[in-house]
Amino acid sequence: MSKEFIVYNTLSRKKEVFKPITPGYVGMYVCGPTVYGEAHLGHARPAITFDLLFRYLKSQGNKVRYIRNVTDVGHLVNDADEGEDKIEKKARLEQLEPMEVVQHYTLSYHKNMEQLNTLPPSIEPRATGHMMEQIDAVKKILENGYAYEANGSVYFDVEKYSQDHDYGKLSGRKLEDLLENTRELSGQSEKRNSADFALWKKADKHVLMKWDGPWSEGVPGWHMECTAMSTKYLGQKFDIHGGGSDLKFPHHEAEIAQSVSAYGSESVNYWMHNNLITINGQKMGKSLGNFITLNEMFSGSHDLLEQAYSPMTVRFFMLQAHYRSTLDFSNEALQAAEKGLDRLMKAVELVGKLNASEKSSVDVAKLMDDVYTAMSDDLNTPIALAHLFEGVKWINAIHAGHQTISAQDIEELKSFLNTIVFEVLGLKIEEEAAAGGDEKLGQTIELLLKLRGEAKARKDWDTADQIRDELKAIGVIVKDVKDGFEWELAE
RNA sequence: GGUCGGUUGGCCGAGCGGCUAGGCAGCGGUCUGCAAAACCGCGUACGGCGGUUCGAAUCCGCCACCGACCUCCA
Repeated sequence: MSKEFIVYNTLSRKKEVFKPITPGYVGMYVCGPTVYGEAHLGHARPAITFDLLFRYLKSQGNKVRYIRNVTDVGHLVNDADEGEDKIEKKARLEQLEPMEVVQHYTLSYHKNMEQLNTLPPSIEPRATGHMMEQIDAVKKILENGYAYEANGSVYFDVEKYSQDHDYGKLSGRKLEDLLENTRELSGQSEKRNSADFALWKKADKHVLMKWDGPWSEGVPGWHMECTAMSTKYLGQKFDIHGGGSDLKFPHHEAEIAQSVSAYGSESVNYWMHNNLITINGQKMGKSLGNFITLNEMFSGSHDLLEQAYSPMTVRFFMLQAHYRSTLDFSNEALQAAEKGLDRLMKAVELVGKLNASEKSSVDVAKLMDDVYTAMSDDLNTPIALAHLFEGVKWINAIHAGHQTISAQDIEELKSFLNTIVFEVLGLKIEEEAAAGGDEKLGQTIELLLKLRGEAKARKDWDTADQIRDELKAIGVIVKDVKDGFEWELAE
């Protein structure tokens, strides 16, 4: 079902009709992780948001090139001259080669992303693999007069840029305000202006991660990699750039300035930003030390967690809120998500078992339209899910004999749910030992339940209840339905 | 201090001028030998004070509180 796609563009602060540069083809670039630590709940938000966008755009018939970078150098601990590279610092503390740190956390990130059922991006470029491209871009900016060299480092000249362009247009900042907020960080004397940012940073002798550049042995500034790599793989003009809202300034603002300075025009048509995960109303983040890693979520090993939450519970939890809203973490909310997801998935499984009637008392076409309309409105997953739960209600009601559905509508609904739930929303069934998982176990349970059925038939309630209770103790939940039984494994 | 955003029923979370959002929890009922599941019904929420309007959670103003960004952060 194809609909006009509406996206909220951070640049215009409005919802806009999405028009790809080349109809049918979409290029999107999303800021990925700096791999110096384990991924936490906060990393899951953009990953899931833009995975959803990727899946949605593909479901609408687009061919999508999705680029998500891995930052493996150049991200300094702070802005001061002695600011150490985050990865190198971690390597020093752990007595590892920086690339060992990179490798370790990249693999860990990939594993977590796979658990969350996010599709791998089309290309996942690394900063260290694109030194030439970054150096070239810095050269261009220098040639065009928007940067200056100082003592082996190169800085972007924000004041100069502001004379010709609007620095701050994305994040709503004014240069005067930025200049007023002078932070007296030591060692910033190289910069002409406190608002200037490094494009190339000369490295100290003892620094391990450094490259031969035209200006010194050093590293590219953090903002450079995205400009260089997005241009390389998507061109100087592309459709969508995404990332966490905390990256708007300075990171994305700097990217815009770099593109304009290097190539003469802005490269991004639609900027999309996911909001942050909060915990007790406060941003969850490394700098605040209040983050929960994904591994901790999945295993329940964190003081704030009352239990483990599965990857799909986390994904569903995030889908229940709009991506531009903050989402507050709490055990209560996660538990609600777990149950809601369970109800949805059970209904999806139940569709195939429904009995067809002559006519439908439910309107499948309207349901489909409602869901796709919600998705097309800036990926409004909470609304889409609300409609899907209407479908859940129908399915259960049909199963209970209160509503009817035609054979054709069953097929329609089944195929629709498979598409929207599994392919677009990216949910999956995650019971490890579901009914078909272990055939012998299934047969054994069925045998016991058959015996229980016979006990019930002769009104031997004690035996019937004993079988049910003891199965429950083992972790098999028995549900009687008319003319038989159903069972499932407890979590 | 500057810029931006938020404050919705027990919890989470949509809505953005009139129409039941939804999930979870709770209450009542149906079904059932009992239970579970499911189904049906129930809550009359929109930070405060004014204003605009026939009508405001939704628009405007003021106030209060919370948060994000302005260093690094998804």
